[in-house]
Amino acid sequence: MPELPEVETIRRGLEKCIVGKKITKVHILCEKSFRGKPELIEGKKIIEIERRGKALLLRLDNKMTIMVHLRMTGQMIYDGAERFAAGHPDGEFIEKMPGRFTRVYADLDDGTHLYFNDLRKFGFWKVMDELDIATDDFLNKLGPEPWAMKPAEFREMLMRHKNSPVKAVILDQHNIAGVGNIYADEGCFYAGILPWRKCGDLKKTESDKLLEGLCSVMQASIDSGGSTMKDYVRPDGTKGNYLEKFAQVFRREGCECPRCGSEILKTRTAGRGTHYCKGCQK
DNA sequence: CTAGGATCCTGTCAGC
DNA sequence: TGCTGACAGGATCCTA
Repeated sequence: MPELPEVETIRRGLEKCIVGKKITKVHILCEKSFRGKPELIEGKKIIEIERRGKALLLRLDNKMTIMVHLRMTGQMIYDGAERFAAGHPDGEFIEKMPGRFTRVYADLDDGTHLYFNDLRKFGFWKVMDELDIATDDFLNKLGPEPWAMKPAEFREMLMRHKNSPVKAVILDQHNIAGVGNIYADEGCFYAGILPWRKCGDLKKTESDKLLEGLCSVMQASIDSGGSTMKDYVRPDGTKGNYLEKFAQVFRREGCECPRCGSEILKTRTAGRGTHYCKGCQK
């Protein structure tokens, strides 16, 4: 469920507590959740944590990388002097590690642990060498980070998909990195655009506003520690508060639009639940 | 090439 | 209470 801001929040949190530590042992509780050879990362030190789109890259001192993708329900939990949880704020999940949904975990050389929980098993850890990274389809075909895009470039991208719904296009990681269901809806709301409009119909002012909206909405979320609702908790264990504080339409069906007072509605677009204001999105 | 739908999994919740 | 189907903050694979 984590989208770019949540993954970035996890990256920042983990950076503070696992960089410089050595992975002494990897425990694989679900084969599906771990790709590659665990022995290639055991005994190796974590030297850097990067993020590309919604993927986390743990760089090791032997030039190997662990790519972590949380997909829908993945969580990273660091259990040390302080406990870090990035996921289901379920009491039981926070309390005992490994827990019911722990799929993979690593022992670190200072006696602390890094856990990967993932209810639906869509996420994974993947051990990659330099060649794997250089040839990886997901990484290579990933679109630019939103703030790296210029308005003209964003518009050209939209116009390459002029017959597709705006929401489907911004959700596609090949076009722009990191946008997920929350921020797609919030970005469209910000820009006053109905999510199912065809990209080709957008005026220049609208596409500009959409990019501006995606950037500002995601930046605000990063600044507030990521969103939460049900499944996301910040690395320090506290819940992010983006949805409570800033979400205007996401999971707010039936509420009044904060901008025009009309009702927020929910429908389906691009195969996903889609929230919008019937009054001020055109 | 694009576009839409099924699919991977497991749990929760609404509606009989 | 118990069952059933819909749905879930993602991405890929398959088909047309």
